[in-house]
Amino acid sequence: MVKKHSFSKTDRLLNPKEFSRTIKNGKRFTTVNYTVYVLENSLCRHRLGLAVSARVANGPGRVRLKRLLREFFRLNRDKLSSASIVPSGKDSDTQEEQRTADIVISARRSAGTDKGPKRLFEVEKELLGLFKPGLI
RNA sequence: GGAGGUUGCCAGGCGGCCGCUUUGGGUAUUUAUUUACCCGCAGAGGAAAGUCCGGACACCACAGAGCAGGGAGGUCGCUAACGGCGACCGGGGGCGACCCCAGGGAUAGGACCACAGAAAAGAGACCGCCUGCGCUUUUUGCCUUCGGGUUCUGAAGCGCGGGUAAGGGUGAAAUGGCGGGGUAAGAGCCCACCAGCCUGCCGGGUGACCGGCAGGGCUAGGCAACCCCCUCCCGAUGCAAAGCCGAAUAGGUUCCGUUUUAAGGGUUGCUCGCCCUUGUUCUUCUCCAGGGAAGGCGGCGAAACGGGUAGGCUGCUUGAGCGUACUGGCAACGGUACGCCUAGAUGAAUGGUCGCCGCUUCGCAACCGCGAAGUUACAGGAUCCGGCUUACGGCAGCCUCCAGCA
RNA sequence: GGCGGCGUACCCAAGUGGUUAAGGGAGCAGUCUGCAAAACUGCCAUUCAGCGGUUCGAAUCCGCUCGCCGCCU
Repeated sequence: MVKKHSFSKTDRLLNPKEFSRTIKNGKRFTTVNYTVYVLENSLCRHRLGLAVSARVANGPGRVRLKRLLREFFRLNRDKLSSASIVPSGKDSDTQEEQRTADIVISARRSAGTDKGPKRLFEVEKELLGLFKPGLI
């Protein structure tokens, strides 16, 4: 049996090529604290990449931000439904199979300041609001 | 109670659930220690930081010595080593507890010391003071034949010399201070005392140095975080070091097969073709004047080999290690015995959430207690150690000064 | 991770122990002009990234910190 909420290396973007491809060709969404890039893949699983620049915060701050974002991805992966990733409202709703994507979440400057998240529910509040309107 | 000084310690704890990394075992799976799951063990710091020093380790270079270059700098010790640490000496700061010092040499030599000032470093010089000579003026004398005269006396000025370093608005810094004698004027020129320097001797200390006695002559500015001298130390590069394995594509070498003129330019929308240039106008044999055969060159295809890229593995964590007891030493630190194993990640692991306890603040209360909020500062290993420096929250012990009460 | 370099006005910068820290551009004010441009004149650094030390004296020499940039792949 496969654990429901596991998060191993196969669920991550691991080399610079994958990152730059997603950022260059993917669709982009922005919120107050993050910029999210999404690109469809054919792997039957979502993959996550995190980009937190040294300008955002110091060492512990960056690591904590990544941990929060990773935790968000791990616990809410099933809620990131396939349809949310479809670029526009084309008539492709006949497909039944799950569509998956590579997702890069890049932290913006404000994430390191007081506006940034301190608890997990703050991240969920901001990013789930982003993915659900994508259903349309 | 307030203000300080110094030394040491902590970096919230426990549990449930969901996850991450290493590793041991098990089950399943696989060509493969490949992947998945289950159980267990372990999982950031005092600064992990800055990369400022010192080592270990790796590789390259290297006979020895010297030069160049870089660094250290009171003494004695500790240490693998150090620019670190300890004790002591000397100097400085503070009422004090205590703190700070790149703290060798300025008679080995060179450079520099702006402005101001007479002068800024071996030199005596400007003003001044004193004095000799000459001249001029003048005064008092003196002489007088009463018109005057001027060797001589005093004063002033000018010129040419001599003596002197007392004094001279300066300056960061000016050749010691005060008193007396002395002199034409002055001067350590002489004397007493004080301060400093040098030399010798005696005593104490491993030593830096300290104390005492005697003598000397006033010659003696600062600056070596300027060059320099003296003593001591240093080969270079750094885990992206270094070693091993090694895909695809292109290229290299060898070999086999096959094919047989090659390169560049022009013409054209493009291809073929044609034309031009360069090179081969390859060697041998044969028939014959153009071909054929073999070899060479070149092209194509296949195989092998080596270099080597992406990538992977090793290096990679047991170490100048930690704890306890005894012990040597004022201490830094060392010795002996016993016990322990304590991160190895790589788009980079230690998290999330809930509960309880602890702590802080606020409110109610003002004895117990109840409620709310927060759980904080600096900050995340990247080959590993020893230091230094910087950032920063809290607690405790000891000590100093001030104030108040008894 | 390791190894180097640089910080002077809003911008580019000279200055390598000694009066009040050159110069150019931009900006501001003025002269000129009907108005502009150009030209000319004037102003603009209480201190050289910050702190400490050496020195009579530091942008300059020394040490520490902060910030920025580059190289090794």
